[in-house]
Amino acid sequence: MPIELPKQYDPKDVQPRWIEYWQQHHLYDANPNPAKKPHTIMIPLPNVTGALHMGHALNGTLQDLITRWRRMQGYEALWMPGTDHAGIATQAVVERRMLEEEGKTRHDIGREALVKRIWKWKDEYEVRILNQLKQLGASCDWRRTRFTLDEVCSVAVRKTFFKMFRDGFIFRGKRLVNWDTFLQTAVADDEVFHETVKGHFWTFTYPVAGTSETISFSTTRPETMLGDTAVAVHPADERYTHLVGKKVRLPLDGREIPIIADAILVDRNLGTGVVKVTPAHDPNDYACGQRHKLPMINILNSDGTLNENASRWQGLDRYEARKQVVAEMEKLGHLVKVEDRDIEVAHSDRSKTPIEPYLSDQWFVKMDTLAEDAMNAVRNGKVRFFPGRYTKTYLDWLGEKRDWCISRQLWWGHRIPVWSAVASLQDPQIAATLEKLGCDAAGRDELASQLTTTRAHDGVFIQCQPAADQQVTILICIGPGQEPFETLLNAPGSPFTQDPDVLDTWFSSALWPHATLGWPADTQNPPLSGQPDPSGNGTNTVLPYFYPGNVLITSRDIITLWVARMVITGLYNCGDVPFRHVHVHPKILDGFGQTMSKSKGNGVDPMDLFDKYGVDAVRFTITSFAGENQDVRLPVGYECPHCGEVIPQTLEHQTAKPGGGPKPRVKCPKCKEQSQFSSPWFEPDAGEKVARVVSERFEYGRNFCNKLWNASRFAMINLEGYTPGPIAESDLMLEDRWIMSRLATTARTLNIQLGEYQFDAATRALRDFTWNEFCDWYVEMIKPRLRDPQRKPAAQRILVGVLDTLLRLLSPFIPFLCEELWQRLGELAPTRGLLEPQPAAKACMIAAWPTLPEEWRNQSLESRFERLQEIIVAVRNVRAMYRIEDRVELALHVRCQPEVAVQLNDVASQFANLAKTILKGVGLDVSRPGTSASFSLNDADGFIPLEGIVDREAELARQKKEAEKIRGFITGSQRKLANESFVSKAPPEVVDQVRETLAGLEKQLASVEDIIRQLGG
RNA sequence: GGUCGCUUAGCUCAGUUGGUUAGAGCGCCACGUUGACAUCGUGGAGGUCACUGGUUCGAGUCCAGUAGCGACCA
Repeated sequence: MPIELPKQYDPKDVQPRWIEYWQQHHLYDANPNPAKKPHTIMIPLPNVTGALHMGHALNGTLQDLITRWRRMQGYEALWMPGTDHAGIATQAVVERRMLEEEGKTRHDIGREALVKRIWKWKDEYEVRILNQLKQLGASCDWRRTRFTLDEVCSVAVRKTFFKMFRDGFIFRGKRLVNWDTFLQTAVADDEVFHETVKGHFWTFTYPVAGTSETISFSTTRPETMLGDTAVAVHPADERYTHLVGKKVRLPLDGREIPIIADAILVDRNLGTGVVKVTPAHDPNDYACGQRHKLPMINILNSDGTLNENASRWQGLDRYEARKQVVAEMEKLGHLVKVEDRDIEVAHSDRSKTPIEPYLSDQWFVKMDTLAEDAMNAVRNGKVRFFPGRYTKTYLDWLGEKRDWCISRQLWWGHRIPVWSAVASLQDPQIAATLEKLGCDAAGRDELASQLTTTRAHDGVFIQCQPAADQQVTILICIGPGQEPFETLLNAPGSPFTQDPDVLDTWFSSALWPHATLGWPADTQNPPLSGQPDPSGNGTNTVLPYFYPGNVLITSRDIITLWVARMVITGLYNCGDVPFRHVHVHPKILDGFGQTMSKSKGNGVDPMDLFDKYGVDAVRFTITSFAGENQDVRLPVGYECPHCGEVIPQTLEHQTAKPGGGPKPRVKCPKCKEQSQFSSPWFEPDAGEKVARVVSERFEYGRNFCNKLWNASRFAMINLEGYTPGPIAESDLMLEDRWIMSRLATTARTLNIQLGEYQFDAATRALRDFTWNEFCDWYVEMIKPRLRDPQRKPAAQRILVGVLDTLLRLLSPFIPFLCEELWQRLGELAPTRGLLEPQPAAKACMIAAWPTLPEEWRNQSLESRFERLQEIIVAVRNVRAMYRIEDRVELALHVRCQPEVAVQLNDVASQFANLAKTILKGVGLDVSRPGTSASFSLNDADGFIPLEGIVDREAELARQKKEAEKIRGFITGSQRKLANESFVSKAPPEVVDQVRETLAGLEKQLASVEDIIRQLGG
């Protein structure tokens, strides 16, 4: 009974079934298996600030593709899923929403309540993100899903911090940070945007001490004069050389500060050539202060008011202080002039208020040797970048070896596991606490003299730093699993307090490749779906089996943020790199060339596109975009839910936000209806008709899927009476051997290209094979055999065998469609194969990856086939030229060498099949029948008698045009051969090739000229 | 300012170490719907490979410079 198959592929019917099937049969799961080689990919963990966009969809598709490919190749393929807590970003999103909706700040509700709200947000978005990935078909081992703040990751963070602190890689120090005075936290560089504001440019003078001279300089921030600790000039500036080494007296507070020479800070051609130096409040000045060992005077409180270092201006807001300082300087006669100026001011992306450079206590990881090790891992090839040019980005960044600031003044994240007190080691209460931590009197003596001690319990590390008044700052770092000690230090009345800061998110994501595998646990495997996994029998078998991973697939903007840090911690904690390869894929840009990002609001939700085009179509299309050089531009539109018209997206659509009022709408130019549209900025109202995001570029993938669907449909319709059995050599026709040759070549190409992460080329190879070779030629050519009861059984076996192989090759790219077709094929032909039949695997996604014999590849056969194709195309061309209807049968005479004639006679039936043309005569003695259309190929001339149809004039013109074209090529070849140096210097095979080409062209021209003569031209 | 990339058909992009007549998809033109598919088929038109100079027997491909675009890092 023929199977019912709709004419069109309906992805929505197919997708949910196979997601469920694959998961129910545990086909995504990966477990240590000594019989197999492991293949590990760690997801570049998406953060929970918002839903995924097309950039993530591309990233996920490529990881899934490689994972599925390796799994089919027989690897135990693990793709580790999970999400990142993204400390500041997530906290800021929640705080912003709270402020917008309730007018509350975090200080209103307190640490505990805020953290609770953030967890709620996280739970919601984690589910949403993981669901998006599941819908994409991501074959992650979901049992192993991790989150950077979960128990497993937390232990790894604690352990790493403890280890690094003990080993001296973590230290505390003062550092200039971007300070948000509104939120009262440091923010990262990438959370700062610059905006031009109207400001002033004041010029003041400082008197040079012990002389009657003054020195003048300009500033946009006069209040920072209170924190000046030097005045700098250029060392080669003759105007000031005599002053270097002298001091100036600050008119505001009477301090004397040195005049220094600094070629880096000072541009002598700018302004007066003098720069005031405020190391605590300007990044450039800070660097200068470091170079000259200048004192740093912090004049700000964390809320932006001036502190005790600002003498009588203490307590004033910095902007009020600015006015008063200017007035004072003017009163003292030190104001020279003031002018209006546009000033670039850094603003916090989180609060939209101006950033102050601010000196504060921060924790750092010392990068020196850690960075060097990570650089060596790439230099010596243990880690390789694809494409290789990204190696430079990585090495350049690490080469700076800038200490990594890991503390954040936030409430959500891994709390820094250090307790401190400023006290005397002799203090009895301190001594008693230290005693309980295992630090006896000898240990305390050691602390007093060396400032560190190892005399404490395991998992406790104590360090001292000198402080004022004979006291020390005692720092106690507690490792994981030491709750009693934490309780002790946190107990009421304890002289120690825990550091209020949390760790930079990257500190935990850097550990992702080994933390997710259970490191540092060595006596148990990491839990599965929240339950203990006893399969390790008292050891951690997961970590050594799956670590190191094979490849990290990611986008280029996190080469520094993630890749470098993952390598650092992998080497440090595990002694080996976290992955062998790093593949950097393109970025998805919007229609205006901007990076798609969660913070810009221009992200396109893949779910809309899945809905419109199907998951496989989206996967296939974006994979075809993933080349080596260029980012992918993705213009989108909104599909009017009323009439289907597509309204192109504008920048206004991207930035539209509700702002408390009604939700924004798009207006359809065709039906004039207005509709809400899907956006990262807001959820459309329930019950509204929503204009979903569409993009015609995905029709490429959709059409391909439909093509494959229908080719398979054709095969299945023709499987009636199928019987499995070996395929005899004698059953193989030219087209069979040809498609097998092409199939083997395609599979071979595919392996090479996937191995080098050339996804665009791999996709093209598969599409070309499927559409242009399998569908356009092979399927067409076997149709007569399928109608012939005698030849049908063998033809069915070959067709099914080819389709079976093709589905397996396509499965990593378009898994849903392939699985659907595979299962349907399984009902009709459960036993199949080339050339020996075998039972088909129960699922396409775990079927064996095709390994096809090299002998199938046959270049000479392919050349013969190409000639056949050329003749058929030429005949069709004639038919189209003369507007001859398809049902009219044509005759064909071909003049050619005898061996070609034999080959053409062998495939004579295909001329009838594919061009409705009877091969009447073939051979050397064929002459051109009168009134015929003609064509000339390299080694054959074709004639098609067209009694009464051929327009002699038109045919003559056509042939003359053809002759002209050939003459042009001939001239080109002749010119080359006439060039003495070409003949003598070019490789002989190249010269021979040109000679051969020329000979062929001349023969072809002779034929055409002959035809022209016969036409009387 | 530094680094990296891009500029090839109307649009979006391929083009491996230099080597016959530079390719694809979409769009366009003509023809075609009774048997896999109109999300389709058949045929066709369409390019001074951004510009200038250089290396070479030979340059879309290598080198230098110019112009424009983009990303990342400061």
